[in-house]
Amino acid sequence: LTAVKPNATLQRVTSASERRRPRASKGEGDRLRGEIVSAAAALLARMGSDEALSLRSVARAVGVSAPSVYLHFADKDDLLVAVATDLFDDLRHTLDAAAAEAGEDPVAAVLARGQAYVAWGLAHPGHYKVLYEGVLMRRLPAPGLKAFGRPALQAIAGDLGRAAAAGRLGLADEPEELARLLWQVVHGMTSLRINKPGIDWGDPQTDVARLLTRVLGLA
Amino acid sequence: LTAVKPNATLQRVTSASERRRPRASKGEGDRLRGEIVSAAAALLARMGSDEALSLRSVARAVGVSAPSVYLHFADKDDLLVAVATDLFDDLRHTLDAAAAEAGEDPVAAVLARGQAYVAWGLAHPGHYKVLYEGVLMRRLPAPGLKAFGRPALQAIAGDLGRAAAAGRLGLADEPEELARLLWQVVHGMTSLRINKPGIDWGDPQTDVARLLTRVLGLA
DNA sequence: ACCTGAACACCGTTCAAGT
DNA sequence: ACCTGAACACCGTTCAAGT
Repeated sequence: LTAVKPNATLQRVTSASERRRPRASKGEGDRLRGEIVSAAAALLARMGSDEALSLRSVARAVGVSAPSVYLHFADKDDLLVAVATDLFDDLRHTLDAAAAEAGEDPVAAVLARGQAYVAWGLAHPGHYKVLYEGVLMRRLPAPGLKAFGRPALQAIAGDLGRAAAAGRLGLADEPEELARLLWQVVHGMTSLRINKPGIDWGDPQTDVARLLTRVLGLA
Repeated sequence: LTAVKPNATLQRVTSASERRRPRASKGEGDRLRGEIVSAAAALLARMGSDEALSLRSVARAVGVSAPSVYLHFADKDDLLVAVATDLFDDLRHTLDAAAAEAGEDPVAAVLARGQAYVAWGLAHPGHYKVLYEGVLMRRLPAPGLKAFGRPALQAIAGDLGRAAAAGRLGLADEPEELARLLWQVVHGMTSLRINKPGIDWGDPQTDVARLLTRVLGLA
């Protein structure tokens, strides 16, 4: 009978119709914390806005009272930071995996990171908006920057440095400066496609290849 | 005595300490509407988010009861659309003026539009976020697109077509496609500088010039 | 014709209290 | 140790009522 509704555990987290969850015993506090974070992440994916997410709806989805959230998080911002940290981790691992799969060539690695970045954003538009356009990120001491931004920029700058040393770039720009330019380009592609879906933007992979080769001065 | 407080009318619109405004007589309904729109615009500039703006705070700023807003707007979304329309108008006029000042040369006109776009966004970050990252714009039948996006893209595509006919571009891309690429680039520059202010992005005008010349294949 | 007070269901957060 | 009900000040929106 339970097999009639597949993916029941996932539904339990996200469904607002869930009413109660059984009282936890002593050591189970951390399990509730995890359930709150993943329920918040699921709701944020749908809403695409940290402001639209209500702490009470997260509590309802988990099947717990609203004040229970405060047992694990200082306030709503604190919960959002926890979710954002997980999301930045996922994005970083995705980019690193794409670069590793691209092999030894530094130019191929940079292109692979650009492709993976845009693909992640378009696959998770709500999460992308929370990380890059949410109110939280402007108010806080940039937790995502230390956790994601700096290493991501340095990885690309490192590849670009090697590419320049091998005479692969047609330009004399600093690698760090080029990395920032590339980030702005792929962010523009991703953000505008998410926020203005009414326009026929064309294939994102094609645009990444076109823009990055031109900005880097590649043959 | 009145000269002691300069710009008093503007303060009256934006200050939350204003309590009451005198009752309007018969024909003055439209004046209230205008005051509501400009008060909302002033608050949006500070908040940078359509969700964060509360209709009740707009009413307080104008010195009127919350239900009075409904005499002129169907709901909060309707008010936001009115504000966004004004902002898109302002942006469009700014870009047209910049292109006109650049003179006859189509390449110079495109560069001037790009420079003006980024400059407007960085000068009005809160308004830029409302127009390009707000929840409203994804939910509605894209009012900003017909009012701003299409003509703006066509103006740039027209200039690019003339530039291509004169042999000024180093690439064979369609003008419309190039215009969309440029929009994504300048949006990325603007949005990332607004949302990630902790990074040293460098001079925006320099970056616009660098990116546009490379993407267009200019000498 | 123009505007408001009171009410409803929501929200984030706190705090005393229950198991 | 883990969790909740009730309360507070906010919010968008409605509606009957006042000038």
